[in-house]
Parts: sequence; C-alpha cells; structure tokens
Amino acid sequence: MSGPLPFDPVERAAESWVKKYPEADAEIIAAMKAVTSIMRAQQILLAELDAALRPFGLTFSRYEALVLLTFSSAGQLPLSKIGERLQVHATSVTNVIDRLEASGFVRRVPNPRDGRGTLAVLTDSGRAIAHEATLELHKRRFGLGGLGADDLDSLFNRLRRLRHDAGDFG
Amino acid sequence: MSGPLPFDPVERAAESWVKKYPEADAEIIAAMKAVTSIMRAQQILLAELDAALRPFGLTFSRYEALVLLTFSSAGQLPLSKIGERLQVHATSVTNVIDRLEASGFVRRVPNPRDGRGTLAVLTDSGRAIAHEATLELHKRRFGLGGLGADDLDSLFNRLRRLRHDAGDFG
DNA sequence: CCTATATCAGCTCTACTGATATTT
DNA sequence: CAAATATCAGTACAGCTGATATAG
Repeated sequence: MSGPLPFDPVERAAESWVKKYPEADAEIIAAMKAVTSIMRAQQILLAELDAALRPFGLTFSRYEALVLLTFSSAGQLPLSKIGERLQVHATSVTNVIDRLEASGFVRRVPNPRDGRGTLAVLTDSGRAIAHEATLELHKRRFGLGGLGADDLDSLFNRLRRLRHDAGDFG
Repeated sequence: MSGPLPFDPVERAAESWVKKYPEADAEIIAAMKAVTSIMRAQQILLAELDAALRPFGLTFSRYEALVLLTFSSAGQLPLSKIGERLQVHATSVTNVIDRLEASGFVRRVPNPRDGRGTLAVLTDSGRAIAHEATLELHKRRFGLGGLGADDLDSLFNRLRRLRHDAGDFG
C-alpha cells in the first residue's frame, strides 16, 4: 500500500492539536499522543501476530483461548471461565470455540459438575499446535524485538495501571 | 458481563508461561506481558472512546478521519492522503468516507488537480461535530484519566520506538 | 504501457444486542 | 421464581483480496 511516512503522524497530529486547542493542557495532549500510539501499536502487533499464526490455522484470539487451555491442569475449562479470563463476550467465546472445534483443536463436552455448562477440552493436535505456535512467537519475540527488557517492563507497568483503573482486575 | 477478576490475568498468564517454558528468557516473558497488555488496553480504550463518540454518530475511526480534515488548511483532503496518514486501506477509506458522507459530515468532490482523485470536504455540521466530540474526549481525557503526564509520555516514547521499528514512519 | 486513484463485490473476523432453552 | 450458561439470529465494523473504470 503506502510506505512509511517521512514524519511521525502522531507527533504531527499533536502539533496541530495544540495549535487548534490552546486551552488543552499538557496532560490532555500527552493523553492524545498516548491513546493514538496504543491504537497504532495494537494494529501493527495484531497484524504481525496474525500473520505469524496463520500457517497454524490460528488467529491471535484463538491462540489465546488455546494457550489458556494448555495452562489449565486438565487441559479443559468451562466456556464461561474462558470468557471471564480473556474478557470476551459469551457469544465471542462460542464463536472462537466453534472455530477451534472445526479445526479439531478442541472438543466440546458437557460439564459434569454443572448441567448448564460446557467444557472446552484440548485435543492432542490442539496441544501440539499451541506448542508449535508458541515456539514461533517466541522466535519472533511477539513482534516486540526492537524493545529491551526495561522498555517492555515499563510498558507493562504503565498499562497495568491503565487496566486496573478501567476495572480489568481488582 | 463479568466483573473484575481478583487477580491480574496478565501476571497470572506470565506465571504459567515461565513454568511451562523455562527456556524462555526474561525478555520473552516481558514481551509476552507487554503484548498482552497492549491488546487489552486497546480494547478497553476503544470501547470507552466509541461509547463517548456514539452520541455524535461517530466511531473512533470516523472521528480520526474527521479530525484530520479539520487540521487541513482548507478542510479538505484527497482520500489517498487520508489513507496514507491514518495508515488504512483504500477500501477502508472509501467505507469511512461513505459513512461520514451519509451523516452529512463530509461531501465528496472531484479533485481539480488530479482527475483520478476525490476530495473529502468538511461540511459545516462536520466541523461542528468534530469540535463537540473533541471537547467531550478532552473532558474524558481520552479514557486515560488515571495516568499522569510522566506515565503518558513514557508510554508514548516506548510505543514510538515500536512504531518506528515496525516501519510506521521514519 | 504502466501506474495511481477510487470503487465495488465478496469474504473474514470480532463484537455486540436480543431472544431462547436449559439448568441451578 | 430468579440467575447463570450457552447458543442462535441478526447487525455493525474494520480489514482484506481481486477486479474494474478512469486518468496521469
């Protein structure tokens, strides 16, 4: 499509912003720059992760659900638990599990401990694919190769506060 | 849906990760935490911004395009320029401008300087809505009220490096 | 002739609402 | 009966591919 711009579009937008809204204080401008950066960074990272996962028949959402299952002791979780942990709608969980099931990476089983519920159970191929996909993402350092450990820790800590303030966890 | 979790799901995932992949170095774990945090933060922010903009008949994408137009000297830009600056596909630009036009915020005009091109031209109501929406976002501090100027600057600077490495500009 | 601009049809994906059956 | 679980139908949105008409 279009190559890289010769200037930082976020910085450029900030310059226009202070000119047009001189009453905006420094914190508002800083927030505008931060929020725009987060949006762009997410778009870049998601495209890169999805591209890395495509050969495995996975998207990042499906990968997240699959990995969550590999972390559970029995390789199985109630769909409600998956939605809660990944913070996605019940209908989205249904959708993601539908696709993982169609790929043969999970099976649906009635929850023996709650007649209302359903368990997503990892299959052997699901476990194997999750492992291979993870090795690939490790190799790519999750698309964050250019940043050092201190940068990554700093990002995590600031965003942790953001998530906490927004009620992501308590 | 489900309330806040009693623990940080990203931190929890990291603990599982080091247990399952002891060969992963500290930087890989830090990258995993950072990338997961960015995904969650973006989801939270986008939901908040879209909710704030809904009363104005805007989504964040449409708002971005509208604001870009208010920053141009004549309130008009070629669609190609909009796509380049916002880093979105030509077909997505067509889509966004379609909707802004349907809302009466923008008009399409043939580009007099290039017979192939089209200009998106701000209407009076488009300019007014962009202004009102911006005041609302300022009031909400772009959903980042909990963070101070130093946190915001730090976020911007780390993400700037990420964007630069990914070829967003440079 | 080759490239750039914009649109269109068609597809995928995630996310949401509202309704529903089932079970607790 | 009220709440929780999961699904389904339908909608909206962003993002992409491939094809096409027009113009530089």
